[in-house]
Amino acid sequence: MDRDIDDDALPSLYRPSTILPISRHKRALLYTIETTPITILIGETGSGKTTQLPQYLDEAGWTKNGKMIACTQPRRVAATTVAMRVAEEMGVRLGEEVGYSIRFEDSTSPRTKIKYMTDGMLLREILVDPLLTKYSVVMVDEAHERSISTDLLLGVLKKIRRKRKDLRIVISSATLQAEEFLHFFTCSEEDEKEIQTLEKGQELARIVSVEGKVFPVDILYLESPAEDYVEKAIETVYDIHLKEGPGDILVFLTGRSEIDHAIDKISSLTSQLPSRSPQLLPLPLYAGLTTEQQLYVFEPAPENHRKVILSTPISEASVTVPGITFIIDTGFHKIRSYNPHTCISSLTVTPISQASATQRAGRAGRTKPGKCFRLYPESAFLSLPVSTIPELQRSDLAPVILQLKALGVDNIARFHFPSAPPPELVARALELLYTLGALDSYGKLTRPFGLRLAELPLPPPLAAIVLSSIDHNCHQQILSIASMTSVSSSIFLDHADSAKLTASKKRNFTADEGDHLTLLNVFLAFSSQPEKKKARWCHDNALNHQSLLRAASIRTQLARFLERWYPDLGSRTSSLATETTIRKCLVKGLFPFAAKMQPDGSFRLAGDTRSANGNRGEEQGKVYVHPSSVLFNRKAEWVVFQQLEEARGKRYIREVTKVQREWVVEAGGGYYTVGEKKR
DNA sequence: ACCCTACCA
Repeated sequence: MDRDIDDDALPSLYRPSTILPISRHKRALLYTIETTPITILIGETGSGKTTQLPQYLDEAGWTKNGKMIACTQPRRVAATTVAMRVAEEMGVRLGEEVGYSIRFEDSTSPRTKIKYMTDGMLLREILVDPLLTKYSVVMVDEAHERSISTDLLLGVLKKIRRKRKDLRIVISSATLQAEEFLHFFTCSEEDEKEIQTLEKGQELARIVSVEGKVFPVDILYLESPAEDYVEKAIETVYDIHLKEGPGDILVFLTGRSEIDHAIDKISSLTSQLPSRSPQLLPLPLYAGLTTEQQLYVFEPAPENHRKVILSTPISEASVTVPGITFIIDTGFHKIRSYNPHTCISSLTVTPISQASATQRAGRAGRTKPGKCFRLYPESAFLSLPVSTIPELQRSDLAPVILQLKALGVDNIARFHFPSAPPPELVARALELLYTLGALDSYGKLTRPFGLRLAELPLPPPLAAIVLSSIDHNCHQQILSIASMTSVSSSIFLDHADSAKLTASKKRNFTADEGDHLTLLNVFLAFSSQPEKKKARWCHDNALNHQSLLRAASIRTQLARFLERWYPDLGSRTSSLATETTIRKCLVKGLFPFAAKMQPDGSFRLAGDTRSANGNRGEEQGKVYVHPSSVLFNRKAEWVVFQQLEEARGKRYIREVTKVQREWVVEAGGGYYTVGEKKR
């Protein structure tokens, strides 16, 4: 590895933009974009692509005639912080020439020329402006992360560009995936035809590379695989502490329990160190912590201490901890996958990809040279997949397909995805959407129901519940429930030290009918607190204040949709809706997810005919109420649920509500009998 | 009788 350090060793933030690596490529880049419809930009961290390229395009005249440059990001924080930085560089006020647009926050004006936004936000704009007429260039940043919305956006952009030959597309990608994107934009028959029509020397898509500006990171491997990567990581922390020079350590683990365990171990090791020698300061970092708790990792370590940050992959791309010298990469992460046959999603510890490993190593070396300890042999690295399987190929596709239908894509099989999803996932999603009434028997979006379902920013079953709440006169309560379930995982704070407290506080809100009404109770209690006392009240009740505020924003946004569709809504009162009405309404969207209690206290999924006579599928057919549910260890003959998850070989249902069999049959309108006949 | 990685509208 090249160990030379360049003379301009300034932190990127303070480096004048003229000496950013990308500035050397300015003219060539502008020429390529001018002459090539699709540019694939390989630019590593520190190249300045995200902040500089939109400015170059603006200078070069791409914002004339009132057109804008869009730059999409997979995350909200990135969209806002980059916009702030660029506004500052250009000496304009944020929200004027340079702005951003994310859910709940639109900081743009009619004068905006450069717009940073989440890719999900641009997809929503396409619903209203199908040809993106306001934009001259769309830059899709961090496309190599292959999130669902990025992939969907790429597919849709490919179609839009056919009808808008003046539109320029820039895809920014890490090295390893650039060829795949090139292939995606040039491989179809239509592409071939278009390439035939191009003038000599012209291309449909081209890869351009801009080198990054980072410090060297030494990569070290194990001789042989580690037996237990958590223990090995703890051991390595200790080794670094004793044998290496000063500098903080960042350890990548897969989840909270591993992190808690490692912190305990390191703390006890630290207490055995001689009191005058340098100490270790272990700190956790994962999304489940409140922002306040996350902030500790940004504070400099006290005198005579070395910070050890034990993190989930949140610090792979989303959170940048400054000043890290040593990386410990265990080589694993948890990923969600979805089984189309059982509709069960599971979260499994899986080896990372080479791309992730490279990304992790790069988290050192941002301000000075670093070292990365990979807790696996080099041969194992070489046999890792080049990149992680795109989310679209392992997720519930109902929301994706609903959105495509709303964008006018009727033939899903012929839609060109960057990576085609398995046909079973597509079939399963179509079936659910048909069952909910969003599609007719020809697979066309129903109107207005299906279209409205697509417009609501909720998972399709929940959107269906919200729409039917109007007929049930319980929209006030359902809006609160839908908003709460959108953030439900983070409502109740339960850290290792206060788990019992949380459990006892939670009891104050518990509704016998189940989790949905419990969430409603929490929301109503929160809303009734005076504005100034809300934060304190949340703290006292072991509730996450930020999550509740977010739920309140979501509720306001959802209510606006209903007001638009039902102008007389204000005159309808739903304050008197009973628990039964609310539960019947929940069944209108959750009937495909019903289960019946068995004598042993487990549940069997409705429509699952396997285990009735006790043959081979018996244990596999069982599901259990998750311990986080208020119905855990409670009696309930029939329930509906929102999530089905597998963990350690056992299946759990979460967000569970007691219902009656007749409601399920009525809402399902023959769904289950049809299902049985088919089998 | 036990835990949710990360992220978007």
